[in-house]
Amino acid sequence: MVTIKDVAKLAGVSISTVSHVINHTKHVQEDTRLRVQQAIDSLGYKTNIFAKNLKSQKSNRIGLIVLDMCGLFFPYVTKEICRTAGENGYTVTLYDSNGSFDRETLAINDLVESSVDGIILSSVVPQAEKSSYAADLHKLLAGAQKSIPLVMMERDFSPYGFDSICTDSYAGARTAMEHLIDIGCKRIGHIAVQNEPNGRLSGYTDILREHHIPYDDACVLSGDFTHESGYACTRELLKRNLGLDGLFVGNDQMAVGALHALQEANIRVPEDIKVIGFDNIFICDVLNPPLSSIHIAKRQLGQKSISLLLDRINNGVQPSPYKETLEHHLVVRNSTVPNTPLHMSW
Amino acid sequence: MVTIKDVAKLAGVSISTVSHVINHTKHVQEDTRLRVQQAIDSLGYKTNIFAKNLKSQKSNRIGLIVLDMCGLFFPYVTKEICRTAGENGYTVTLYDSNGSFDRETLAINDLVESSVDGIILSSVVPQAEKSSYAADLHKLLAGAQKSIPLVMMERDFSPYGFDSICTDSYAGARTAMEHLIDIGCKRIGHIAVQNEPNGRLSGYTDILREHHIPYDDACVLSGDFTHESGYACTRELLKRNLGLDGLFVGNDQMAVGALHALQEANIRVPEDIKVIGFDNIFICDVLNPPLSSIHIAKRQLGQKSISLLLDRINNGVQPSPYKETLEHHLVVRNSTVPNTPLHMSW
DNA sequence: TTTGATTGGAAAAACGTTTTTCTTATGTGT
DNA sequence: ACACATAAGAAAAACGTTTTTCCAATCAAA
Repeated sequence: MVTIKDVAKLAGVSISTVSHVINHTKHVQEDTRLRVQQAIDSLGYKTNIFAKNLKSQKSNRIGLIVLDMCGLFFPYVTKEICRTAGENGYTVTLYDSNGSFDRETLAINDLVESSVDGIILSSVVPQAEKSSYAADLHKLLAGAQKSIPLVMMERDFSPYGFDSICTDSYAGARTAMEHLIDIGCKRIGHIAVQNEPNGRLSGYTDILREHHIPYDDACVLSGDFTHESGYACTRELLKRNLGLDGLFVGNDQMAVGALHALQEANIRVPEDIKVIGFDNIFICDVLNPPLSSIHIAKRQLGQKSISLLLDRINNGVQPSPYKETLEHHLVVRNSTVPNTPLHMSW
Repeated sequence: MVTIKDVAKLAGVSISTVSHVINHTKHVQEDTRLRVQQAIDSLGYKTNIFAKNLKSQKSNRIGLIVLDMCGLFFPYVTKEICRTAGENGYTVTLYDSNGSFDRETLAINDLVESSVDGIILSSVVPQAEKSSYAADLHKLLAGAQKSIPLVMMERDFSPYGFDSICTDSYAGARTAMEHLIDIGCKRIGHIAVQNEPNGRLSGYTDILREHHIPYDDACVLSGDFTHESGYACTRELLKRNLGLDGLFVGNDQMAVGALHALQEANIRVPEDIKVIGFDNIFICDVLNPPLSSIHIAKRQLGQKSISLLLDRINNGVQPSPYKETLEHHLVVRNSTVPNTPLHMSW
């Protein structure tokens, strides 16, 4: 391995001079600068990153822990994070927790041990344990060699002292439900997502109550994000013969399964039942029928998370955590076309 | 920061003893071992990874460069790589080249500079430049502080001295085309993928020739992997009024767009035209109609790539590169149901 | 001329480990 | 009782940088 010493010897200067030439950290006379540069080139010298890291106690790496890379949601977030991180001289170390809390914990410990400069986490911890988990996390991050900033993604941990970039599941659910009711649905089913307090399910029940529609436990099932689970839940709902004329599915992936099940049962969408999903992933457009959904700004989620993290890395974490909730909006497609055009009433 | 020195002082031993206790690299008396351990615990000492890296000249990180994380193909590959890497004590640094050769090059340089222990690359380099690119790459990797092993994914670089885990696009295309012809298609269009010599397009033309079906340039268009591009190409094909009764689309994502365009044009699948895709991503099942496809073992691709890479890291790269081609198979769904049941002929 | 600042560069310290070498005390076999 | 091996641990070298300190020479002002 060719080191800075070899360069120094060949150029006939001290190693400090070589370092200064490389890092432009002190003025050095033109002719010696040139001699050094030539020595570097002719030896093919590359500065050793390990030594550099040791001196600076910085890795220029950030850790990213996603829930599930195969779900059409996180790839967009990830892509954006990689891009922005790269532009700012950082590298992304990726973990896929696969929705398992154990693997999430493993990943965090790994990242802390490997001294990343910051972490972006999409946590899977159940609501009940959120508080104690946050405490553990704080201890772990502070106990690292150098306190590591962490940004929470998707879920709000700001009450527990973590910067958070959130999506507003509750508000999104309200929008979706308002829409279904607007177009005339009277009896609406819901396929919920797990572990989301004050989220989609709450939006569902609140809107029902506000419109004086009785809540029926039988109309709600819980899925696990996959289209298989959406399929299974929908079949179960159909079996119960609830007379549903609307269905709010917790995410698009499950909605795909729902449409599948409805089609199999020869129930027409939107004529017999209106269906709306959540996330607005790209396949909504090409489903049959095209699926209405609540658009979540995935790229923005990535963008804001990494920007915030970089800020914390450079300027230190602030005593009071930052919280931002991303906008969402309704995207109407054929799956929620009203049977009677609304304006025919006059 | 609490260092090994602090531990040594508190325990009343030398730092070398502490190191040996931590790494179990030499026997130390039970009582001193205990004293050291207590000192470690009470100080909350964590070994500094940068110093460790410097001594060992190892990072325990591998780099992964994917073409596009948002394409339903690489997430599976990536997930598998992350999992296996983690199980073997390695960490994955992710880059998304977004199909851009410049960004791919940037990523590689980055990885080499940051001294990863190995690289898995899904390259986007055009065929014509493959050879010179490979040469450059060899130089770059060898010129690193410590020669870095690299495994090529998806494309065969074994003639250029790189270990390669490939998918066989050519054979897959042949299978797809044979199937279309089997079920009675006489005039088959193709939406090709770019930059794939001896791949899907060759399979397409070869099968045509072998069945004495004349090749017509007008029936072939080139897409860019996205469903938008599949949509656009299909519309263009329709405009040309070619009388197609079969369509082989280079990947499923584009096929999604193709189905969309056909539906818009009121052309029934499979009654009027049979459509088959490539990759067998999960949405094939839930499209309308469900899309026949060529199954590519994505997880296996990741698995084999990382295993091979780990082997090279541990045992050195071999003089003659390893090459493996993954199996594929046909998955028939409704989009290629024959109009007249085949067995009614007797 | 003398003093004091400025400059270009060398020398040395530091970063926190691992690993090799060196020391001393404790056996063991004759 | 003597040489000799073994064991446990200390001391020191090494990894390749960055950064601080130091030195000598040049230059400007008094």
